[in-house]
Amino acid sequence: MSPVAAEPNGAPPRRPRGRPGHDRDSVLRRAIDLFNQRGYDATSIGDLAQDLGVTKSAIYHHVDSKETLLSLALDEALDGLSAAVAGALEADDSAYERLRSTVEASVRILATHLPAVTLLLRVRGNGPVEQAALARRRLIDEQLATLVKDAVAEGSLRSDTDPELISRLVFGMVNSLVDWFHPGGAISADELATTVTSVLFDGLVVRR
Amino acid sequence: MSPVAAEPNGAPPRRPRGRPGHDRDSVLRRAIDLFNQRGYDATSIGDLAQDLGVTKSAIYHHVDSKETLLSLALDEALDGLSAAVAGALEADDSAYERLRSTVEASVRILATHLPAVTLLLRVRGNGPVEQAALARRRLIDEQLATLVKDAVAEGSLRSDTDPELISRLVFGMVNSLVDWFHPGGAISADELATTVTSVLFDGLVVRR
DNA sequence: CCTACCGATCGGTAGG
DNA sequence: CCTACCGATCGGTAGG
Repeated sequence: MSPVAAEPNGAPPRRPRGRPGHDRDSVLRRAIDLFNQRGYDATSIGDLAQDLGVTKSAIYHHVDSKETLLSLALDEALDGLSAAVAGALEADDSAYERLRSTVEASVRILATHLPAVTLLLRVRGNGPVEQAALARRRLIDEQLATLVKDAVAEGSLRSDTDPELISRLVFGMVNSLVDWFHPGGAISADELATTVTSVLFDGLVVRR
Repeated sequence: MSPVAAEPNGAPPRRPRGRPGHDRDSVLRRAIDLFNQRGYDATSIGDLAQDLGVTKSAIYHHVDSKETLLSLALDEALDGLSAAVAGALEADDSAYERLRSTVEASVRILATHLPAVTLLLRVRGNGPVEQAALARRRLIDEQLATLVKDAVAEGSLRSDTDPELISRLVFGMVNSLVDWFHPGGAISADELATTVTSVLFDGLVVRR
């Protein structure tokens, strides 16, 4: 017999006790937004509580430290980017095509997880949580650099420039999207992904 | 007669009174570095004082607020970038060539005033000083967008992509340099400027 | 017995 | 350039 008392079977889960309130994820979403607006250090739990219309203590009901919020956000971004890169890497294709789809997939992740990725890209390594995130990010960057190197070796990309530098420039352009892109604006995530990829690989200049 | 007491004529300026200590500019340089390392809000005047080996009050001898340090730094970056753009804009040349030299000049300013430009690019608009800097930055961005638009209209750049978007991508790549470039490292500011410009305008891909 | 939350306050530290 | 402080606010926790 169920330990839960009589409930009409199949009924949607109700909120039996307590206030309507927030859950862990909605607290996290607001926290990420505030961290991005004012910076992590400049955002107090009190600010977050005020924004959500609850007390500070209510925040600590959902999450046990401010750093946990940061950690959850950075993991979201890193998990998304890792998956995107891993997916594009394992394709049975030329290095050029794998690089091209990695760029496109990265832009998509960046656009769909924009707040979390924005936070990740602003992390400077203060404290253990940020340092762990930077370490994971470095691993991804190394995979990207290797992919670029393969594309150069294959003869697809110009060989007069250090592959490491090319990689930094390419993903520098990709990452700069967080500074202005707004989902739901004039340009969609799909358009953005294909346009950025084309500008990088098909070029900017009209050739005669 | 000079108010300063007897000093052998032609001697290099000595430090007549007080401790050896720092001057306003050396305080500013350290402040910019710390702001970039930990973030402006996370850096206290106490941190800066400790780093310089003086007390907090000693800082306030050279500058009358933490915001003043921020303001001086942001003006340095904005003055440099404005001058670079203005110089390249007034050349009697095609829009394409003016854009190309603007990109190159921007990279040079970014490399030579790296700490100040880094700080500028991380400003989020908290407080009046940051908002004023963002306003000045927007003016520069508008000049850049106009220049890209002219180059598209002239037929030099691809016309299937919004000039505004092209401008954001181009200067997104340029600005991303602050995330990894270190003066005095393996690559010089000159090399960086020509390589970034070439990657953007000559393309990444080997064409047959 | 649970989820969701409150009013008040802790020991320390911020910019000035 | 220092000692001695201020008003306020920080992240986090108590009992209910």
